[in-house]
Amino acid sequence: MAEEENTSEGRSKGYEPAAIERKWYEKWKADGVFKAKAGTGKPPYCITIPPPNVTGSLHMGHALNNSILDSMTRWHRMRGFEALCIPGTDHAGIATQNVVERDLAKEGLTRQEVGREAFIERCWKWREQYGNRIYFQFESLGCSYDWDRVRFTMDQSYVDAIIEEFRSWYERGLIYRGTRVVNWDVKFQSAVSDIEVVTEERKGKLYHFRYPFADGSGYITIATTRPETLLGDAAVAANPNDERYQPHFGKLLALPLTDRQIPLIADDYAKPEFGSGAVKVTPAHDLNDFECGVRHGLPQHVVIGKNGAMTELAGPEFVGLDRFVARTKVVELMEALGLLEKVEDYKIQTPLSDRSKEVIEPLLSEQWFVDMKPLAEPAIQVVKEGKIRFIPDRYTDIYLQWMENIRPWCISRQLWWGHRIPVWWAKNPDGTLRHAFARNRDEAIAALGAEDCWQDEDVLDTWFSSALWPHACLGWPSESSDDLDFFYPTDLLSTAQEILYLWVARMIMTGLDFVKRPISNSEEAQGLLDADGEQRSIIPFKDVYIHATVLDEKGRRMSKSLGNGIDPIDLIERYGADATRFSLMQQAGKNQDIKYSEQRTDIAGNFCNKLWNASRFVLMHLDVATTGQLPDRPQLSLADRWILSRLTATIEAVNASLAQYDMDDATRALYQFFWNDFCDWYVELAKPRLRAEEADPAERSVAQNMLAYVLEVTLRLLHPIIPFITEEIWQSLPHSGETICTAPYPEAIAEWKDADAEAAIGITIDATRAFRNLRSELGISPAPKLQAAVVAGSGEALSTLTSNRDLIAGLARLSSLTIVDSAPDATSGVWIGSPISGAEVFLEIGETVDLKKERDRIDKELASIAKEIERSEGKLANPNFVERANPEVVEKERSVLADWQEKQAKLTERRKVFSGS
RNA sequence: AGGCGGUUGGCUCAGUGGUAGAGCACUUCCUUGACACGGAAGAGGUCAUUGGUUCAAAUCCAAUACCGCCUACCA
Repeated sequence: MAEEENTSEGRSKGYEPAAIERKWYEKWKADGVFKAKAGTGKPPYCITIPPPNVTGSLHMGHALNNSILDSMTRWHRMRGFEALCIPGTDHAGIATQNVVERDLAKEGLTRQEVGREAFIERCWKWREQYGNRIYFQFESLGCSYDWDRVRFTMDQSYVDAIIEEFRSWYERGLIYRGTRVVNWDVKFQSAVSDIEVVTEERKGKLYHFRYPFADGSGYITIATTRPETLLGDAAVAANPNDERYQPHFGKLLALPLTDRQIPLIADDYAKPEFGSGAVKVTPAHDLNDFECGVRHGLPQHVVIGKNGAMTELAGPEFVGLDRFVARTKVVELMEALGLLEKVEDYKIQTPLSDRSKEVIEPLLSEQWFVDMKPLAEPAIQVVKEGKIRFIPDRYTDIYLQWMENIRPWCISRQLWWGHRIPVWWAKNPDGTLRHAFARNRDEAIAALGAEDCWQDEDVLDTWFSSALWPHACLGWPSESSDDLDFFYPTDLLSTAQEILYLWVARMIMTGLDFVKRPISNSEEAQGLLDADGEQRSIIPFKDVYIHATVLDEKGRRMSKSLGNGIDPIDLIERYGADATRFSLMQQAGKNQDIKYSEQRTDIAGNFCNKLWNASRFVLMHLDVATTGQLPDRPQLSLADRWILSRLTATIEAVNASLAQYDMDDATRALYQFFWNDFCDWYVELAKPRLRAEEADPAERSVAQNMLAYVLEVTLRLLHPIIPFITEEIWQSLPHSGETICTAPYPEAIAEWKDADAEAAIGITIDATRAFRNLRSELGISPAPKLQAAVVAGSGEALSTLTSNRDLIAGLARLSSLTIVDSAPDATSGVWIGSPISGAEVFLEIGETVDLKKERDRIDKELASIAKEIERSEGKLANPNFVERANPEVVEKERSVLADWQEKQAKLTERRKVFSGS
């Protein structure tokens, strides 16, 4: 509560966000505003943010998502929830390893040369040095996260959670050793997940080869884009319904370039319409072929090794050759043998490793897998029962569809940076191997009964650790975790659509599998009864919001290679975090993507500036006695009642929109209310009452309190979206509480809805606009104050116009406004007129009027009215409309028509005055 | 190939059955005591196409076209 002089001076005309934002973030942090505590008696509200890669820096997707997360957190905090938002980062196995290996390469070293232990040490060092960068970026965005609870997926407590998860699944047989075709990255020498594979259309060739029958009775033509895999073929398949091949099923083919014979098998995986209808089957080097091979019990010849070179199985001529060299050689040899039928140009969908850009080699290898089917069942059920809500709800089906066709999950990665698999191996007397779960060597020796044992070399897929993010962040598996008891299940998971399966689905499965509670009715909606009927599996979160993808102006995905990315930090520096957040929220609804252009941030920046200046105006007109308390109702003017009514509608709209994650609607409602209602009209209407020399002191005081009150409520409404500027202004206004962050969020008060005031101010605005329009249409300078008159068409209009006469005169720059019974005649001056709903306004324009100009103006207006009347009459002349439409609609149409007709009559009357003579 | 979105004024987008809206850009005017990052007044659209449902369709349904996203894959 500052004095008038202090608040008005020292505030610049333009809003300058940088210093203000820094100041408030530091203060909030120092005061512990973002800290939450279990068991305060308030209802819990909790979010665990999607942990960005520890190597990452803030991009537009992060900025959008974290603006949403923070706005929701702040909204709930103000609504009286114990609001907790936990930040963290993900160790990002392959990405981090990649970064550190690049650093090593600059020193001319490889990770193999430095060794596993030293390499991991370097990774830690890297993360200590750079890993917190994104946290500072979240701070500059204004995120109200609890920094005391920050999590990293390789913190010791988090590692404990992962080991416990692994143990449980391993002992239950859900984790198993399997041999399958995986996406192999020959550069990283590791399996990579599906999401780390990008397909790119490349020009290639389709080679048509002839495979002769072993008995010399002709040949079969097959086509391939990868000739080198020929060496690993185990069969040729054709569709069982394909008559061309039916007589030959079961016959053997002599596989060229090898001494093997392979069968012609019947499998409906072969599509008769493609090429020759016959397809070669290479089980060790293609996922579909692998599955086909399993169906038919075919051998799996691994002819390409992990380094991308041909193996011994490929034969002495090929061993050691790079796969692409081998490709050329196979083609040459086949051609020499006369077995190359033709070569076509062909567009190949080539799988590339996202990180290394190497062509992915589908490769048969031994890996650890999780059997997802049993885990998926409850995760399907909770979504079907509506216990987890997807927003937008179209994602519900997308989720269910994937879950119902779920496949085993390969969780081992041949990397060094990550969670090393807690399985130890030992040799059996017969030379085979056995394995057991163990946390360390001692446990391993006990479990395996052998001193001579070693830990599995592989680490876990990073998604394995992020799958337990919500409950592990809250303290699981610790026996006594107040946080877990109080804050779990969390309330919201908001993320990008491409990780719906990889991450969201896995969190649901993992959460349900590990977090169990004794049955209690209050938690019925939060989980599923277990099979034994004694416990409930608890969902990890209630709402899943899938936000839009932020694209560039042209609608392209932002990418490093295109160089079309926008750096949110750059936006924050230039426009402020508030403007950045506001512009993102304006565009965040249930849409699938956002075409982002900087113009949007500019607009949001203008909004902040408008807020700043309107507030400056209010502040400089307050005095020490202003309390900001709402004056008693009888003291309120029509305009006061009107703005309260508009404010109420806005409060309702904003709360309803936020509850549905319609950020765009909430933002729009706030923008329109503040700019169009509050600034354009209410402030203008209040000005006369503020002018000290002419105002009645009591009225002045009401106006001051009203302005302070409405502005203060508006700031609270805006705070979750634009936290900094609202705090800065709020602190200067009369208020109660330490910080706007914990001030109560406005709730609509139904009694403030005031239809009478809305109608009355509606007429006032219409009349003002009509006067301005007349002046402008006739090209009369806005400077001179003109004489005016108004004829009221009804009792209500009369009383409204009477009580707002001075206001209209002020807004329309009128020297006088008289209320008359009929149109003023020519003896009293040169009058032009314009009908509005419920009244007709007249302006005295001085000595001359261009008759033709005025006639043209009226004719133009009459023409557009005639069109409206025609439309309306046509509708009402239709008996079907009158009989079948809702009576209220018909009634409304009649009154609309009457209104137009009245305007038409008045204008026609006016036209006579200017018809010459 | 399948699934899902989108197509509304020059641009970016609101608008789910009853008189087509906003911001930016544009035209004209205004430095009037909060704001030129502003104010006032305008111009500009047969709501992608074709059918259907309805008294009434931008809005609901179907098909088509184009743009985009996700998933899987074509030997």
